[in-house]
Amino acid sequence: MKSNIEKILQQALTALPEYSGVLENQSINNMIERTRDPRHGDFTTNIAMRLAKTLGKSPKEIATTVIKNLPDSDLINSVDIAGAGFINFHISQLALHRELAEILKSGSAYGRKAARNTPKVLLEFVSANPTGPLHVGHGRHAAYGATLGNLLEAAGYQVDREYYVNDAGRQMDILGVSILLRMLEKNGESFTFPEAGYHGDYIRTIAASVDEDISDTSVSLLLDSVPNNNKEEMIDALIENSEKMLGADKFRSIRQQALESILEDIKDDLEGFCVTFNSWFSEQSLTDGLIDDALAALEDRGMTYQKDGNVWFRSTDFGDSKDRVVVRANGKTTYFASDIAYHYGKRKRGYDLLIDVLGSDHHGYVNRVKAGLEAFGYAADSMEALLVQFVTLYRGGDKVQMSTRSGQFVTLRELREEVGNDAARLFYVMRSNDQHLDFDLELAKSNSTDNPVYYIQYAHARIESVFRQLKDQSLEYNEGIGVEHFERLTESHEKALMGSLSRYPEIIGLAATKRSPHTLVHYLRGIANELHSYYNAHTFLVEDTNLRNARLTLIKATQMVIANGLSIIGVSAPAEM
RNA sequence: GCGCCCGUAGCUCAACUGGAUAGAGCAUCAGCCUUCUAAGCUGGCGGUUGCAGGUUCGAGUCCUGCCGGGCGCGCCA
Repeated sequence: MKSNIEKILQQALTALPEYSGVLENQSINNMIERTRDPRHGDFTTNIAMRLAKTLGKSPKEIATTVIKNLPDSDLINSVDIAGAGFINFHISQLALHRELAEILKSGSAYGRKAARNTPKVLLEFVSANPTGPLHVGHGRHAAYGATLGNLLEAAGYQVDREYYVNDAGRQMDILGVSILLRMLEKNGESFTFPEAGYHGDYIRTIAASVDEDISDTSVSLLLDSVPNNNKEEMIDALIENSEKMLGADKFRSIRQQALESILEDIKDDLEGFCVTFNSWFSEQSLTDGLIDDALAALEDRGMTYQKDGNVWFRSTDFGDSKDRVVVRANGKTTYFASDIAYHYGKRKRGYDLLIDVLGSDHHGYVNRVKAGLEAFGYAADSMEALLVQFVTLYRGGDKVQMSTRSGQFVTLRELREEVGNDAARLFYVMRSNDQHLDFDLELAKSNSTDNPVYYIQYAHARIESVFRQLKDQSLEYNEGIGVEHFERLTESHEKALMGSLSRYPEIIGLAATKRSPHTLVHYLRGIANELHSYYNAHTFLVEDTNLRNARLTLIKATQMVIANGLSIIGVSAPAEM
């Protein structure tokens, strides 16, 4: 609908080169918007005010000239000037009718743009360390990332989704030690489990399934000469001893078995949550040359230097607060080196726009990664970090206490089992991602108006039930008749609903551009509200065949828009509730 | 101390990247089922957008400084 207005306005501007010259290449798309107040028409543009200063003319004078040059269109009833110089467009009923017909014609494709010549996007999200099951915080990342991916695709972007598996480094060793200790414990040894190890019950479960001969070692051997005054030093010593006792191969095998077990659980969990990825990128694989390549490329560009035996990256050249070590004196590369290499590799794989969904606690590293990309000659804004704030669970009015350290966290799986996938997916994205999320378990489960999941789904199901009722009354639905008699839709509820439905493609575009799935949730709630109001105010199954079919066609289109929107969020659209 | 995010109705949140009189739900108060699902609808009450300046035709939105909350500031990952 908005694109119609854009075309019409563009024609006027083309006829006025002295105006369009000032605008140069600016898109007029974001100078046109929906009005808030229906008295101001349906669309408005502030273009006259924007031009006023440069042209040295009054906004009203400009507006008058623009209006004079607008082509005739049966999509518009009238255009007027109001306020400080707004040009307000009042669209015709015909325009709404055509849009309604378009919804029915396009069906599940309505609101989706065909893939265009847009940047190829690599969307990385969740990427939780494979050291344990996903918890409710990761669930928000999963829901947000998945929905964002769907939105971007609907908006015409080409999107690949990737999960970065942090399967290298110290944390993997800690995982290995944790497993090993639980295996020994199962063999009857008793001891105090190290504080820095992973405490969750899943460690015991995995330990029981690991197939490895550990008779070479024992707890007493492992704990030999291990410092116990510092938990970090203690765990490092345990790692060292484990490798010594078992041999590096055997220890690695235990570690990998644990990793595979956990990763399998994560994959299964996400799949059950309808969150899918095109690729699972292993951090370990970076050591097969990519890190070396990246570091060599940096060196070629003079972006690194030696100091204190370390290799440093000149990240301060790109606005970072300090230079960063990429290779330690002991020859080991840092995590940061992996990160640079990983993002360098993303670009090398042909992606133009890198979107990372990160926990808000990772914001500190965004500039560093951007600095890395810039050092390779890529624009800093080719990488975009979207920060997701924390989730707090509430049961009724009570906060659910969680602590990752002690292993006492609510898992995503538990949440899904308790409230269901639909409620979880919608609740996770109904708030702006940069806001803390209070997730009320009781509300998510409740079958009431307060629960937006049920409210929206019910609107969809209610429409379906009208069509069931139609059959019970031995009546038939004829869409052709409906489309031919849209002029019978004269009630205020009907006009309002038609207007709102026509906004759907704009909402998809907006939500994608702003990376804001919650915009879509709010919109769908509004549509559901209008449907329920309409339902209460008027009877659809009336005697008059033309009117009946027109109304049924309108609610059919409404149902289509709700289904399309819900599918982007990853929520089902039930036929019956 | 430095950096990032946030502060909007009693509560939880919107506000179309600067637009016209800041909107929803919950709570509360008053109504609506002989009728396609009352898992619904209608109306009332509720605001100095944390505070103070600034930018301009116009600010919840942008800039500066405070106040308050969250999170970061390792050769950890």
